Amino acid sequence: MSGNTGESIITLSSYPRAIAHIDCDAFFASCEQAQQPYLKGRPLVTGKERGIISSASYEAKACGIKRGVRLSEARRICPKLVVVPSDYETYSLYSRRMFEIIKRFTPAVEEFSIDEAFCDITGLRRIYRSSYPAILRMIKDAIHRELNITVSAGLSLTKALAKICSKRDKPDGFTVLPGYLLHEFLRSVPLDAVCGFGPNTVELLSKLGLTSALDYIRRPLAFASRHLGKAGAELWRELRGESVYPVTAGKREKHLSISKTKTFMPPSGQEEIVKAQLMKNVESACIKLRRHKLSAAVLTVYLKRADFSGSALQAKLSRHTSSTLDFSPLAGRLFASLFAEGVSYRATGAVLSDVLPEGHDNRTLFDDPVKIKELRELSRSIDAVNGKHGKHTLHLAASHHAMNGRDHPRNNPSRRKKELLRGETFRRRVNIPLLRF
DNA sequence: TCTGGGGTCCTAGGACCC
DNA sequence: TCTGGGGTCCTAGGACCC
Repeated sequence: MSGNTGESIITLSSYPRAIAHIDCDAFFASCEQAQQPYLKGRPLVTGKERGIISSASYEAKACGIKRGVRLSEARRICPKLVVVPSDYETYSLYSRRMFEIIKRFTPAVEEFSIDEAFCDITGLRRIYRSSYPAILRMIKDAIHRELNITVSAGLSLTKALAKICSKRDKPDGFTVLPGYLLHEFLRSVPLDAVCGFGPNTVELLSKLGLTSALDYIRRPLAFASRHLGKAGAELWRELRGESVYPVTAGKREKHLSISKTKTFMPPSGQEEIVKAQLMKNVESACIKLRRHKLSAAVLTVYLKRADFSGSALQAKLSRHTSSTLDFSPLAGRLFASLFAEGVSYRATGAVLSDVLPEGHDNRTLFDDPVKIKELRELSRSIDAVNGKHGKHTLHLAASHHAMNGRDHPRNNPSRRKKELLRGETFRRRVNIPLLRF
C-alpha cells in the first residue's frame, strides 16, 4: 500500500504477498445443478431467454459447447442438452454467499466479478497455524461443502500470477506457485493465458518473437512499456512477482455507465427501423438506470454497420436525469447526425454515463423544477405499468417499430403519419385493463 | 474467432489557454 | 501570419475483461 505519510521506510507491498484467486467453475450452470441435483452430470446450458448460451456445464463443454454459441447450434451438437433460462437472482445469491464464506477467513476480499474473488491472505499463517496453501484449501472446501459448487483456486505472489494459476487447472483445480518456481512455471504459460494479453497483444508479441510469459518477463521493462504502455509495464512487474495491483476489499457495485446494445437481423438501411432500434435501447438503458436508482448526464449512441465498423456520438445534458423523455430528443438528434443514407446497419447501442445516485440531480436555473418532478413521476408510473404488464408495454412511439413487426408502418401509412405527427411521446401498444382497487 | 451483450480503462489527438 | 512550449480538458477509438 502506498499513501503512507513518508515516515515508514518499508511499505507493505515490499513484502512477498500471498494472494489467492478463486474462480467458480461454469458458474451459472453450476448454480442450476446445485439447486436441482438431478441435473448434475448432465449437459446443461443457461441463456434460453436470449437464444445464446451464457454458461455451459462441463458436461456440455465436453461436447464442444461454449458460451456465445447459438442455442439452435448447441442443440444440434448435443440433442440431450438441458436448456434453462438465466436466473440472475439465484446466481447473485450464490455469489453473495460465496463472498461471505471467503470473508470468514479474511476481510481482504475483492469481489472481482459475480463468480470471481481475489483475497490477500498474507499474514494469516499464525492465526490458522497453517501454510498458505492449507488456508486456501480450507476456503475452497468450505465453498464446496456449503454451496455444493466447485471452484478453481490459484495462489501466488500477485494477482496476475494467482489468476493464471486458477485458470491453469479447471474445474475444481488447486494450483500454487511459490516464488522459487516462477521461472519454471512461466516457461509453460503461453501468452494468451495471461489475463490482459488479448488477441491483438498476443499477435504483436508473437511477431516480436515471444511465445511464453517467461519470454515477456525476460525482456527489459522498457520493452514492455514501449510496446504495451502502462498496462504492459504493470503486468511485467506483476508477472515477476512484484505486487502492483492491490486487493481492494469491497464490491464493484458502483456503475460508471449503463448500456444497452442490440443486433438485429437482417441488417437494415431504413432510417425509421434503425432509429426505432436505437430508441428502444435508449428506453431500456433508462429503465435499467432507474432500477439501479441512478441518474446520468451523458448519452452516447452508436451505430454498427453491416461490415462491423462503427461510429458513435456523445452529448451531455445540463443536468442528471433518469427520465427517458429527457434522453430521447437528444438521442434523436445524435442519431440524425450519425445516420447515413445508403448504409446498412446491423446494431445500435446507447450508453448512459456520468452516473450519479438518484437525487443528486444538479438542476440548473433554467430547468423547471415542476416539470422535472412531473417527468420523474411519469417515469415511475410507466415503470409500474410495465412491471405489471410486461416490459415495453408502454414505450416511446419512436421505438415502436422495434417492438413488433406486424404493425410495421410500411403496412399502414395512415398510422405512420399519425405517429410522425405525434412525435416522441408514449403510446399504448396493447389495451391495458383498468386498474382496480 | 465468422463476431452476442455489458462493462472498464488507456491513449492519441485536437481545442483552448496562458 | 511563420511562432515556443506547456498544461488541461475533452473526445474518439482501441483493447480487454466476463
